[in-house]
Amino acid sequence: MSSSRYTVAIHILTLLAWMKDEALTSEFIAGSVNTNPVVIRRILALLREAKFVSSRSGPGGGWSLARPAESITLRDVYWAIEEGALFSMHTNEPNPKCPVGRDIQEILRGHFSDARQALAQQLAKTTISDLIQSIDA
Amino acid sequence: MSSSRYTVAIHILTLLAWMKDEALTSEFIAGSVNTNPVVIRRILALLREAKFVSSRSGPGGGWSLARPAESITLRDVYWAIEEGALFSMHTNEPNPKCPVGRDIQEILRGHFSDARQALAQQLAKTTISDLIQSIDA
DNA sequence: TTTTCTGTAACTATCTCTGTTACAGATAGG
DNA sequence: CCTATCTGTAACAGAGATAGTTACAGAAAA
Repeated sequence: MSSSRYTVAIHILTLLAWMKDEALTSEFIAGSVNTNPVVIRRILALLREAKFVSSRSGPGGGWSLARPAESITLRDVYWAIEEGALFSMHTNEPNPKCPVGRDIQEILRGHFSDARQALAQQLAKTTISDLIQSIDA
Repeated sequence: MSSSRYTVAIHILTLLAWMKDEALTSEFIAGSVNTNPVVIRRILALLREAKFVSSRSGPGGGWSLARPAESITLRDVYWAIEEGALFSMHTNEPNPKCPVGRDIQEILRGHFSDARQALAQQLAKTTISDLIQSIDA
């Protein structure tokens, strides 16, 4: 994963959980992440699709958590942000006349799926609430 | 991981193991992977640094496995090919004046490390030799 | 000494990602 | 009803990664 979107998404959710009493504007969040508000809004749009956050326009508006921080795991965030597969296949189709080329993709799909599963299981052990605890300490 | 290098590296090693009696040229391998020989040589250079393969110039030359296929796991290949971290941190440093911004990176580093570990452990369960078995079947 | 390989530099096209500007639409509060 | 404050999104630019390609020096076998 070459993008920082996942890390920023976790940052945003942690911040919303940390200040859960008030709605935060994308500009305020951008101040903590240290980037442009539009970058934040783009990621928030993904998090809203996953029903993790909700937004309100106008003065006093902004973003807030739509679910308790205890119920959001790092795995959930990962799935909300990263659509693609963990590993990429060949850019061109391998040679079907070669026994290895013919079968390698189908074989790897299974192993890659298992690897992704193991990764997800580990990520599921941590919630946004857990991250808040670490900051409190 | 957005590149196909890892997948191609596994493909190459499987092919070398499959035809372990003869040295294979980068052009032959490129024919199975369906790409340019130089692309193959670049990946083979990484695999040679990891001592998985060796090369010989001149007529009858080419590439061969330098270690038994049973001893090379998908984790080993992953480490040989992908240097960077699994997840990327913020592109700009988060705001140190924000409690969340101040601590988030250090906290995530631990969790990301655990996730990478879980991924590696799963990948370590499969060897190049195992892949050959799947092709035989 | 000719042919067949590796090793590597250099260049290009294509993508992705981040950052940015701009502006339409929603909404609260006077 | 107006105005200030936000969201929502399109559009574009610059940077970096990636894959593919040509070119050529060097090694080695016959």
